[in-house]
Amino acid sequence: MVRRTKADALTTKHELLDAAERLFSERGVSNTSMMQVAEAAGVTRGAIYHHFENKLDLIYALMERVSLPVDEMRDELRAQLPDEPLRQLRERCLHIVHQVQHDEHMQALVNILCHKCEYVEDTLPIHLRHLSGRNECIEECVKLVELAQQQNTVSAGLDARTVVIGMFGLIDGLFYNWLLDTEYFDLSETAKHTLDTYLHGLQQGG
Amino acid sequence: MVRRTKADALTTKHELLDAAERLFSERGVSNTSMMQVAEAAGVTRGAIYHHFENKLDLIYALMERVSLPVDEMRDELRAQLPDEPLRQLRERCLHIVHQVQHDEHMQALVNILCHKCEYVEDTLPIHLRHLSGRNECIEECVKLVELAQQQNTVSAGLDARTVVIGMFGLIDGLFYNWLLDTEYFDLSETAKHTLDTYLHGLQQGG
DNA sequence: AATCAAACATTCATGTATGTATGTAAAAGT
DNA sequence: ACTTTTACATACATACATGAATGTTTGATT
Repeated sequence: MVRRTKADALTTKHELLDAAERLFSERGVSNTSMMQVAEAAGVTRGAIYHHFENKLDLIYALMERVSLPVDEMRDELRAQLPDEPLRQLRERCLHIVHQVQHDEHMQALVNILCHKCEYVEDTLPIHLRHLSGRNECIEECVKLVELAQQQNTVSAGLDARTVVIGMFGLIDGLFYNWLLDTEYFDLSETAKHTLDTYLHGLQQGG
Repeated sequence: MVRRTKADALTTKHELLDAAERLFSERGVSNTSMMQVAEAAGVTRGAIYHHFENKLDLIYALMERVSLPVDEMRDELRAQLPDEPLRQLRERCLHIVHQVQHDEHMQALVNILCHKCEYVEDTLPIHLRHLSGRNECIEECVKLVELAQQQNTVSAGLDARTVVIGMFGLIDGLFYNWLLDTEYFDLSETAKHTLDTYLHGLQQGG
C-alpha cells in the first residue's frame, strides 16, 4: 500500500490526526511516540513525517480542527441575545461545557491540553496559541460584564475583569476536575448549577 | 567528594529534592532527565538511584514534603471556628490560595501536578494520591456545607456536593490559570473576590 | 585496629525516539 | 507516452535515557 490518489492522502492525514488525538488523549503526548501514532493509523512513520514536520506540528493541526466551531457559536449568540449580556455569557459557557462533554474531538483536545501535555518551553507555541485565543475571549467577556453592570444585572462595585477571571476559573476548574474522573460528577448539570450560583452572587456586593 | 556522614547524606537528599522540584517545575517532568537533576544538585546519577528508586519515587517524595502543613491548617481552623462552617470553608480556601501564591514549595508542587506532569498510566499512583486526598477533603467540605444549610447561611435548595465541587472548581481553575501566567492577575485578591461572589450566590436559589 | 556498610561515582548494556536520506510505485501533469 | 511529483515505505545514523552492575572512599561499629 504505497502511493495513492490525492483524496486517499487526505484520508491518511485524517486517520493520522484521529490516531494522534486518541493516543495523546489516552497515553499522553510525550509518552506517545510517532511510531505508535503511525501504527495506530496503519501506516509507517514515513507517512507522518510526510504530512507533518514533527510532533508539535501534529498537535498544532489537532487544535485547528476544533477551534472554528467555537468561534461560530460566539457570533450566533451575539446576534441572538444582543440585549442580554449576562445570558450571553451564561449560554456561551454552557455551550462550551456541552461541547466538552459530548463532542469527542473537543473533549479529547481539552483533555490533551489540560492533562496530557506538559506546559514546557518546547510546547510553548501550542500553549501560546491556546492562551491568545483565551485572552481574546476574556476581553470580550469583560465588555459583556460591563454592559451588564450598566443594566444593573451585575453589581457596579465589582471589577469586571476579576468577575470574568473568576468565571473562567470556575469553568476551567470544572473541566480540569471532570476530566480527571468523568464519573465523579455530571459536567453539564454541575456547571449549570455552579455557574448560576456564581452569576447570582454577582448581583450584590463588591 | 564521595562518602560522607549521615547528616551529609540527608543534605544531599534534600538538595536532590530541591533540584528536582525546581527542574520539574521549570522544564517539565518527562522533559527532565535524572542526569539533569543530579547535575543541578552537584552529584551524579548514582546518588539519585541510591536515594530514590526512580523518577516516580522522586515525585512521590516531593509530595510528602508539603502535604503535612495542609492537614495541620485544617485542624486549626476547625477548632478556631467551630460554629461558622461557611467561614471555615472560606478561610480554608483562602489559606491554601495564600500558600500556593507565597510558599515556593507548595507553588512548585501544584505547578508540577497541574502543568508539568502528564496524567498517564505511569504516573497514576501519584495522581491517585493527589485525588484521594482531594476526595477526602471534598467529603469534609460537604459536611460543612450541610451544616451551613442548617444555619440557613446556604440555601437548603442546593445540593451540597454540587456546591463543593463548584467551589473546588473555582479554586482549582484559578490555580490552573494563574500558574499559566502569574503576572496576569493577583491570585489572592482574585480568589477572595470571586470566592465571596460564589459564597454570596449560595444564599439564594436552588 | 579491623571490618562492615553506607554514600556515592563510574561504567556499561540496552532500549528507544528522532530526523533524515533514500527508494519506489502510482497518480498527475504535459 | 513521457516526465514529474506525490505519497508513502525502508533504512540508517545519531542521540539520549534508563537501570543495573561494579568500584571506591570513608564514616560507623565492635
